[in-house]
Amino acid sequence: MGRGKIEIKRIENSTNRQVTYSKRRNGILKKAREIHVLCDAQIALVIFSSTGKMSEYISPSPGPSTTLIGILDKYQKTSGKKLWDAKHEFLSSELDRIKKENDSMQIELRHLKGEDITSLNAQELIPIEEALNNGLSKIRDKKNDVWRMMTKNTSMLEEENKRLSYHLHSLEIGGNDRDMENGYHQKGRDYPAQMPFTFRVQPIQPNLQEK
Amino acid sequence: MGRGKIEIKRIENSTNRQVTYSKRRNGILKKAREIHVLCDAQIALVIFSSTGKMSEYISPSPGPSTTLIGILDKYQKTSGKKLWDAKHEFLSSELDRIKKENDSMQIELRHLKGEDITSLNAQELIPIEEALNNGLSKIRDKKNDVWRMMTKNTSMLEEENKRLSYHLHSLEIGGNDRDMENGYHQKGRDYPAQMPFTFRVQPIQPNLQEK
DNA sequence: AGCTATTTATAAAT
DNA sequence: TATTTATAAATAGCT
Repeated sequence: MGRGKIEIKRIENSTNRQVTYSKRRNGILKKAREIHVLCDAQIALVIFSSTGKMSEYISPSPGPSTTLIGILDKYQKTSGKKLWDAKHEFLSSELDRIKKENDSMQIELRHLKGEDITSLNAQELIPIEEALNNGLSKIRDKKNDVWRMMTKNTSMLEEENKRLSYHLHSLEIGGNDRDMENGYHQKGRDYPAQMPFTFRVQPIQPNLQEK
Repeated sequence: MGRGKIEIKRIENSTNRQVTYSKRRNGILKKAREIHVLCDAQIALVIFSSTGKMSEYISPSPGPSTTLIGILDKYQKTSGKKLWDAKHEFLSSELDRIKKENDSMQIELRHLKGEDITSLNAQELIPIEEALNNGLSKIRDKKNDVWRMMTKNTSMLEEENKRLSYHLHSLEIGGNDRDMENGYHQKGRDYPAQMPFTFRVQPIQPNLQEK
C-alpha cells in the first residue's frame, strides 16, 4: 500500500526504517483505537522503536486507571502464563547472578589490594603479583605520558606568560596606569616562572582535563 | 476501506461487530508483526474480544521467552507507572543498586589492571598507583611468609625422611625382606633429599593448603 | 513534514 | 464462518 510493494523484512536504510516506523506506528495505534471503539475490545499495545522510544495504546475502561494491569491480569488467567511470579523469579535469579559476580569481583579487588590474602597459597599469589605488576607498569606509562604533556603545557604557559608580561611591561612604560589598581599584574615584575599545575588556558591535550 | 465508509463508533449489530472484530484483529496482528520485522521495534499487543477471547502478538526477542516481561519492564521504566507490587519493586531497586555497585567495581578493577586509563588525569592516576604499590608490597610480604613456611616445611620433611629411611634401613638389616618387592623403597638408598613441594604430611601451617 | 500512486485492509455481499 | 469484490485506508517512494 504505497508506491511500491515491499517485502516484509528488516528495512536496512535507517532513515527509511525510522520514517516507516513512525508512519506504521501511527497506523497501528489508530487501528487499536478503532477496534476498541468499533468492537468494544479491550486492547493493550506497547511499542518501542529501535531507538527505545515508547508508544502505547491502552484501551480505556469504565474503571480507574488500572486498565493495563487489568488486561495483564486477564492475560495471565487466560494464557496460563505467569507474569508476576515469573517476573519475581526472573528478578531473584538475576539478583543472585549479579551478587555472585559482585562477590567474585570484590574478592579479586581485595586480593589486588593485598587484603584477605592470609589464606592464599603460593600458586594463587603469583597471578595476583603479575596482575599488579602489569597494572603498575601500565599506570606508570600513562603517568609518564601525562607528565610529558604537563611539562609541555607548563613550558607553553610560561612562554605565554613571558609574552604577556612583556606586553604589559611595555604598556606600563607607555604610561597608562588605569589597570594598575585592578591587580592584574605586579608592578615591574614578571609572573613567577614556577606555576602551579592549574591550567588557565585550554590545554592542547583535551584528555588532560577530561573527567 | 470496504464497500462503504463506516463511522468509528460502536457497531451495534452484534454479528457484524463480531465479524469486523475478527477481521480487524487479524489485520492488527499482522501490522504488529510487520512493524516488528520492518523496523525492529519491540511490540506487545494483547486484545480481548467483547466475548473475552484473547489474542496476542509479542515480538520475539533474541533472549528466552521473557519478552513480554521485558517489554512490560521497559514500559514501567519509561512510563513511570507501576505494574508490579512492592516486593518486585524492592527486588528491582536492589538489582539496580547492585548493578551500579558492580559497574563501579568493574571500573576500579579495570583501572587497577591498567585498562581504560586513557582518559584519566594526573590526579586520578596517583591513587591507583598507590593502591597497586600497596597491594604489591602486601602480596610480596605474603609471598615471603609462604616462602619461609615452605622452606621450614621442606626441611622438616627432609628430616622426617631421613628418620624414616634410617628406620627402614635398620629393619632391612634386621633381615625382614617382605616389603621389598612392594616397591615401598629402594634397596640401600635414602629418599632423595630434594623433594618436590608436594606435602605428604599435614603441614604445620594449615593455611598453606587451604583453597 | 506533505503528496500521490499503489498496495492493503476490509465492509458488504455472497 | 469463508470467500469475493468494490471501495476506503494506509503507506512507500518522492519532494
